[in-house]
Amino acid sequence: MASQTSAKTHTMRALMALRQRITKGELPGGTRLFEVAMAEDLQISRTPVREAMSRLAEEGLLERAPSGGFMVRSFAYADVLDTLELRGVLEGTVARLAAERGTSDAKLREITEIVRRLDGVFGDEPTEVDFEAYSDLNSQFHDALAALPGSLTFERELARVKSLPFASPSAFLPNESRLSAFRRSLAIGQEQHRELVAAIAGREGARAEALAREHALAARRNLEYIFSTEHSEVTTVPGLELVAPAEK
Amino acid sequence: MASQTSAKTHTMRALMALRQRITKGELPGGTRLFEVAMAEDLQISRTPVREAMSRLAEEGLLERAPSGGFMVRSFAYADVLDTLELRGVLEGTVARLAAERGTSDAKLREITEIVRRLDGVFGDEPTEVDFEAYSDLNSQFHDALAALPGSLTFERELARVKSLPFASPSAFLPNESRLSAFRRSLAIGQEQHRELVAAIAGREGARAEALAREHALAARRNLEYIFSTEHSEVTTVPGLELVAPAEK
DNA sequence: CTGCGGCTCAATGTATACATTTTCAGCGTT
DNA sequence: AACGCTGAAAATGTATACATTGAGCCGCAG
Repeated sequence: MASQTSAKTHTMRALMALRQRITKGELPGGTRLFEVAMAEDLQISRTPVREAMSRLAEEGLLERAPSGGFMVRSFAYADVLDTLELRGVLEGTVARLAAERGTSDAKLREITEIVRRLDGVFGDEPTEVDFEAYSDLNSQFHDALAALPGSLTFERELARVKSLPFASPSAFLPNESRLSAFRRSLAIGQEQHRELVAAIAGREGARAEALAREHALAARRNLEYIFSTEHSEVTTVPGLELVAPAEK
Repeated sequence: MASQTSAKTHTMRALMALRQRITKGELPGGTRLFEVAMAEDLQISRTPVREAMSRLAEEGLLERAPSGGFMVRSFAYADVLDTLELRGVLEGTVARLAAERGTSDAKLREITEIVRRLDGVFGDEPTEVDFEAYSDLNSQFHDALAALPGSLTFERELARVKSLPFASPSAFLPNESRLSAFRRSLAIGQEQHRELVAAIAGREGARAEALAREHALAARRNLEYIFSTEHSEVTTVPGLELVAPAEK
């Protein structure tokens, strides 16, 4: 079959199919999702559809309708800003906690190694940047940061927030086409990574918190740029298509 | 029937029954919950049981087992501390946002009115405090605070955190029996309420954030007191019985 | 004794029929 | 025209039978 996304259970296939349709913006915010229709569409029964919707509600992409059933959660421009703010606040907190409570040498070495490898993606030529490697290592950095204070509570909350497609740490990285123009942004981000790790290692809690917040703010600047100047670029940012267009 | 908790659907009854058992500590953290057993126990079919478990996973009281099914989430002492820290950070953020972005006069008047009514629970005699009214108005204050910046994103996150029984703003309020000893604590809390509203109205973002964090810290102090000195009091704090006892 | 293989049972995954609730169009009344 | 009633269609809630998976047990062979 063509669109066989391949997964073990029907629930998983329904989950992935639905998530993709939502993040691609095919289902506008507020759309009521009907189990029967979805089940027929996916050629499965209502049971796994229901299960998939329930998991998407946990992820925050759907919300339960008061009278039962689910509807697509609508994200306005302001909601995206707030979600990025939220990520900044949470990352700031884990940075502060790691500095205040201390962290294991192993974890500190791990995140330092990630920063070192991020240095490697910048080639000698100004235009040489391994974009894919940067994106991947950047995600690793943010995951390692979340794990630094050893608090499952915060690690879990951050994972939840980052699971929203536009709140992923790599969501607003410049795409390959305009990469040279953004090389400087990446370099600044990398500098912030370095200082953040230094602040944590030096037990400077307030500085670590401020740096992590500022670092997350870069995403907001890119978002504002895209929406104000290069609105056509919206489609190049993963998951930004589900943002309600009218409300700007 | 005796334990008819009264709710419209079987799902809701199962939800409430399960939630109660978990928060009362009858099901230790890590306990695997089997659909069949639970269904037989509640005299209903597997379907509403499954639905109820799914909702409890959203609430954060259950987690999905890797191989399918659910288990009771285990909360160690450190997890409770972190959750209170999380509430403080989030309340600090909504306070700062309300100060930075401003808020509507109506909302400001509403929260001011709640503070005014909180003043009323302190009688003329030192021992006169209407505990129940304080607890109720205190919850209202924290709900109003969460709504101040008009950010559904943050309001939602805070509601999620506060739904954990031990993270509710009123969870660690002194119980009636030792109320006179804690009258001063309540008065200090009320003073913080007042200053917090003043900081927000005066657009002092940093001060508002710091005050809200400090205010949430009172819960941590009470938690530490209970676990270190008055461990027998654990049963008097709603939802504290589900905290794993061994790990202190 | 130890390790491997398959058997068995229990648990979750799935489909489906039926029950209940919600919704809303249609219609009558005021 | 606005309101509310009503009944039928559609959607979710529920029970249950069956399918599939996976973990543990048992016995056999080395």
